[in-house]
Amino acid sequence: MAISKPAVPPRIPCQQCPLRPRPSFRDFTEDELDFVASFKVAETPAEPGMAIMVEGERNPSLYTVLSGWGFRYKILEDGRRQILNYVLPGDMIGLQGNVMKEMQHSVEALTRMTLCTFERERFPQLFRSQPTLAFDITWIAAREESMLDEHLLSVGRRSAYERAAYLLAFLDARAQAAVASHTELRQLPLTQQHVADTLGLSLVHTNKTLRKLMDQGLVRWLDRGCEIIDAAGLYRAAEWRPPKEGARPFI
Amino acid sequence: MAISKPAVPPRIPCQQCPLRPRPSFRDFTEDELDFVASFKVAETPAEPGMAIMVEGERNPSLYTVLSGWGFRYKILEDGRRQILNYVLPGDMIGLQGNVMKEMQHSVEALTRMTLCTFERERFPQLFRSQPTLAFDITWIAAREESMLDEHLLSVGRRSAYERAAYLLAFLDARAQAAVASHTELRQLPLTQQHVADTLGLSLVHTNKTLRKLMDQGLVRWLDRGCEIIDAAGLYRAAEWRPPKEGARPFI
DNA sequence: CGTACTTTTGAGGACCATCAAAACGCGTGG
DNA sequence: CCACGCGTTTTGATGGTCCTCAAAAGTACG
Repeated sequence: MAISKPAVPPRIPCQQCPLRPRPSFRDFTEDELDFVASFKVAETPAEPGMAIMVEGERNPSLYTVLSGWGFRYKILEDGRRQILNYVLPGDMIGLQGNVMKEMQHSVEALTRMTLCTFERERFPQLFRSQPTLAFDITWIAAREESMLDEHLLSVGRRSAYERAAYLLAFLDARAQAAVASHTELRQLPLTQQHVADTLGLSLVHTNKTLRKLMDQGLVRWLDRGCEIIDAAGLYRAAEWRPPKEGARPFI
Repeated sequence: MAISKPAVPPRIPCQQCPLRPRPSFRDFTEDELDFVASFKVAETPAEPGMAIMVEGERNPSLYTVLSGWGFRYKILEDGRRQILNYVLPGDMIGLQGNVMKEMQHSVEALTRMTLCTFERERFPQLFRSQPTLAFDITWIAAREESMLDEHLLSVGRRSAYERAAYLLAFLDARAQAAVASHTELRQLPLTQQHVADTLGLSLVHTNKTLRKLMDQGLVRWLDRGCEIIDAAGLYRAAEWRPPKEGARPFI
């Protein structure tokens, strides 16, 4: 057998992180960057459908998404599933594990992902030596809460049509800010089943609702995802208002 | 005119905080207590129905609930309201304001409340000099997120009956942990309208759903609140599982 | 080129919303 | 003390949104 290539792909040093230069993320000092780099213990890949975290288990590590999409969800005993939110590049996964003994939700990869891995036990050190980064952690948690608030408003009080439009607008806006491909190819890697489980609707009714958005020429549905055709029109239909947050930190 | 009593009631020093001795809250060191005491700028009362925070406004201060109940909510332009969560003694109000320019939700008092007031601008100081307290802030944010997750699961995937049972069990459990009156008088200071706006249901249907819980002898409805008659039965109906969290911090 | 997943469509029924109005409790003022 | 007004709870009737069941058509993948 010939000498095989190393299984692990080359690891990206935090100083050259491809996410950091993007306009939506805040600038870091040398010192902060060095700390984060020393804080990162691995770079983990994940394949679509793979479980990244499982409700009820303990997980000694937590992650930041370097690339790809995933989603957080909970399921009831009889199998009913509720998707809570999506995770995109720059988002943190598993912060709750610092507080609860066990994970209270699961996380699954939607596309191929790359995750920067950190260890929980070194968190106290971060809080002791890097107050600005510590504040960033709070920032991140508060942002997640804000998204959940909005989502709860949707599921509780908006009609199916409003919910669908709002979700797609929300995800498109996040995707633009986080991955900003600028290639005009605005795609969301979701199935209609994911949309249904996010909006609290049945698959059948979700399909009929999305059809209305399609008939208006706002989006198009591919086999395993959605393409935004008329973003401005979609935002209008959703009565979307961009959240007023400052430049975004991430670890 | 005779010498009038001072308008402000005597302020409770943090060192003698009535909440701290309760078993669900974690112990603080002298140092931490002194810091929190210096951090507190006022003690503010709030009457039922009063707005504590308003969506879209900036608020330089944030609060910890010393006594009483309140709730967080959002409203759509046409008046549809979604209650996001309730705030009980020991809970923090307005943490999101540290991140967002403007408040993304409103907060209203449900009963008469007493609030400990803090100033946002002194937060960096807390993060610099009190890493344990800083970590507590993250803890609090993560706990809120966890409650929202569960709530979203309810509204998205549970039936009206399941939702109602779950909400009452959830609030009873929180009330027991936070105020623990031990007087066997388990009351929740809500109207059915609040329940409806929390569960994403109409008032009429909420009433018919709560009736089922009443007919089973689990709860009783008073004029402006709900009394838990059979807590064990209610928990069973709700399939309630207590969250596994450690001793709870608060600022 | 079959198999598994996803999207689509139709039909019937359950759950929940809306409309309307009555009954009840409570505080206020006559 | 009673009348009044207001907010809350309750009930009935009707209709719409959304669910469930069932099955077909389309698409990717090995």
